[in-house]
Amino acid sequence: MKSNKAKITDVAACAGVSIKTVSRVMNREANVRPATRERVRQAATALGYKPNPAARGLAGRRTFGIGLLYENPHEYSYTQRTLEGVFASCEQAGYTLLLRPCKDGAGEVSRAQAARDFVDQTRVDGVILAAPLSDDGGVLGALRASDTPTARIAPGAPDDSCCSVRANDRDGARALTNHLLELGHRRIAFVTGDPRHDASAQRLAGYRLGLQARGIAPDEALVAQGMFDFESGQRAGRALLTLPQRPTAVFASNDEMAAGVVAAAHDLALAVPAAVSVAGFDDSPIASRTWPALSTARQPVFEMAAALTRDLIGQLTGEAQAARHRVFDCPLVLRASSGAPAPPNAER
Amino acid sequence: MKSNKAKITDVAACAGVSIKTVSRVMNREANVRPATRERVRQAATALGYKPNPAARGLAGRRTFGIGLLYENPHEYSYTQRTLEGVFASCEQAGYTLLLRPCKDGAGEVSRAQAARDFVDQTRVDGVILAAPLSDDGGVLGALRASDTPTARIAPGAPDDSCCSVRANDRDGARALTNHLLELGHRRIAFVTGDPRHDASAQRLAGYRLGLQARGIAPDEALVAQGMFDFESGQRAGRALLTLPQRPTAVFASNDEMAAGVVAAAHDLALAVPAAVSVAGFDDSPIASRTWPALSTARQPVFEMAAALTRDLIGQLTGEAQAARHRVFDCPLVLRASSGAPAPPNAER
DNA sequence: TAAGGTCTTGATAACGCTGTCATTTACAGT
DNA sequence: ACTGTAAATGACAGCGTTATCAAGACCTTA
Repeated sequence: MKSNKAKITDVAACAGVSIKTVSRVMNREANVRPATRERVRQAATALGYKPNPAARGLAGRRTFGIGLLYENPHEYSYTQRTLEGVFASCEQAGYTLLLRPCKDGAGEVSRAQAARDFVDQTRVDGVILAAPLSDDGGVLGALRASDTPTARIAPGAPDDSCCSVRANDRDGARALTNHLLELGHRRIAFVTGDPRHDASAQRLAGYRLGLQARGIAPDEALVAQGMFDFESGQRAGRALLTLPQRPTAVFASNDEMAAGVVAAAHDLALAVPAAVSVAGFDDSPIASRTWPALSTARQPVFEMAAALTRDLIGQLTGEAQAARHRVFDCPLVLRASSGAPAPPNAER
Repeated sequence: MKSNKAKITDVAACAGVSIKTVSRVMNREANVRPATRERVRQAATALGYKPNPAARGLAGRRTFGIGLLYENPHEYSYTQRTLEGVFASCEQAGYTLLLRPCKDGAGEVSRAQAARDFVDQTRVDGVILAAPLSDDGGVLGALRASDTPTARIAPGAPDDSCCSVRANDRDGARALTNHLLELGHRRIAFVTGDPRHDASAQRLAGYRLGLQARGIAPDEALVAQGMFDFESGQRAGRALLTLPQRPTAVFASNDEMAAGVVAAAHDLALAVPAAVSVAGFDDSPIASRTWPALSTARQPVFEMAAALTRDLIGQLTGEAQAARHRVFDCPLVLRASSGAPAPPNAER
């Protein structure tokens, strides 16, 4: 049943041209007479011709492959949505997506080694680094040494050698803080994220700016450390909600941790949002699956990944000149987990 | 900074052998004297030689690439864990992982086309099909037509042309039903999954078998249709929990839907598990993130994917003879969402 | 009409590896 | 030592593209 694969010589013979002309048509090169182009196209279609990527790679020193490197995620959906955005742009440009997960927790050396092995083994034309790999010195160095064009998702320090994309974490966090303030909250706690992600610092800064703009003195007792995962959110939530002076709202810097805070509240028999409001960040799937569903700021992950990939491919094909740095806004998504605080006398 | 890539001729010269011998060593072929092998190895290491995959593919008609095809998932973590299992085995065998998401909801024709394009474009040595693609006639046909070895995850009808792997859904569901029965439940509702997945039917069968073994007459009013996603679980949960004769337990055939049932219970002010017990299936991340956390049956997705990939690669390298079909058990994971039913007089 | 461009096209040499098959070497057995 | 067989090695021809560069076709313009 196997269709005997047509090759370029077959198409050339069928169209009555040289293989070079077929090559030109397949690669959309200029300077082919429209009539010739059409003839070749028809021959290719008729024979079901698809260029052999290995031969292309060997002769042309490019693989039309894009690699996505990521660390094992705390939050599956983020990686998955990133991957879908990257894929969408790859598909459109005729590139293939190759994957390389890097085990979470491995040292910087082994991550660098993984990156090196990956490019050696695949010879991808470009690599996309998901956070927190986008700030990993070892990985960045390995990629630079192998001369592989790179693009970074949410890097701490954008750099003109790489395209990058990030969400406007600070403004999003500030807007969410404002939302809670407007509901009437004054004691708003915050759960920070993994310090290796630059977004963590940005979101904390947004929270602080929000409070500051209302003239509320920052209370360090209300800031708890988390790691972007559910467990750490639950721990932080328990700690914050058993404070002598309990906060009336908890803003966790991602949804995963916010879900943990919700669980902690339930454990303590505190109704959400009646006794305590909770907010997250990202608008990941879990945000709409907790009960009550989470108020959050939507991070447009798919769009970010797709745009970044387009930029990277543009750079590979020489269309783009300089590295581009995009910033995406995070619109608020208000759900049931946030509400007005109980009046002081109603607090138990 | 770019290291001028060493090639096979360099290694051959450095080791004082022919390129063919280097090739043999790199490919672990037999019939090379240990001393020679060692000499070549050292030369390769010294020069930092990595075979060029494009040249290898062109000359050897194999790419050392494995493709993973999946439909956009209802549940991100399932895909992600599958992917990690597949990757683990690929890495161990020196294969590269290529990805191809197929948009959910696209027709069978377009899915078949996607599969065809994927193998044409990548020339992967083998393909792994995640459910429900593993039962997609169009995709299967396209793969067969292109003569690409295939392995299937959770196929409805295992077939000796493909390796496959699946969970023992029926026994897992039966065990979970038993667990609820042993707690004292008699009115146990069930939420079915996407009918395109064979697992849906299996889990339903397990539920029925469990009831039957206790001599409980099946009540079709207690079986609601779901689609494996949260929303459909929530809808089904609401319908079941507002039945005149409310069930005391709801068994949803995956965790995502079980989370929906929990939300529905909260919406109706029914305490879980005091007023209604809930159970899911899969032990996906969401199972431990709902409140209360879900009792469920663990599907060992990573291990399943890793084993299947090993089998596929074994087949590619000619080590395996016949297609292998593996079945994995699903041990119960009991959490807080299931408990004894309230005594009849305590029911409101 | 001829000169000087510019667009089109093709012949042929890589690209770096594996497959085939011939050749050399090693090691029994006598 | 001598032959026969098996193990080890090498020469060389592809694999199916793209790149290079030269040549032919076709316009302009003087």
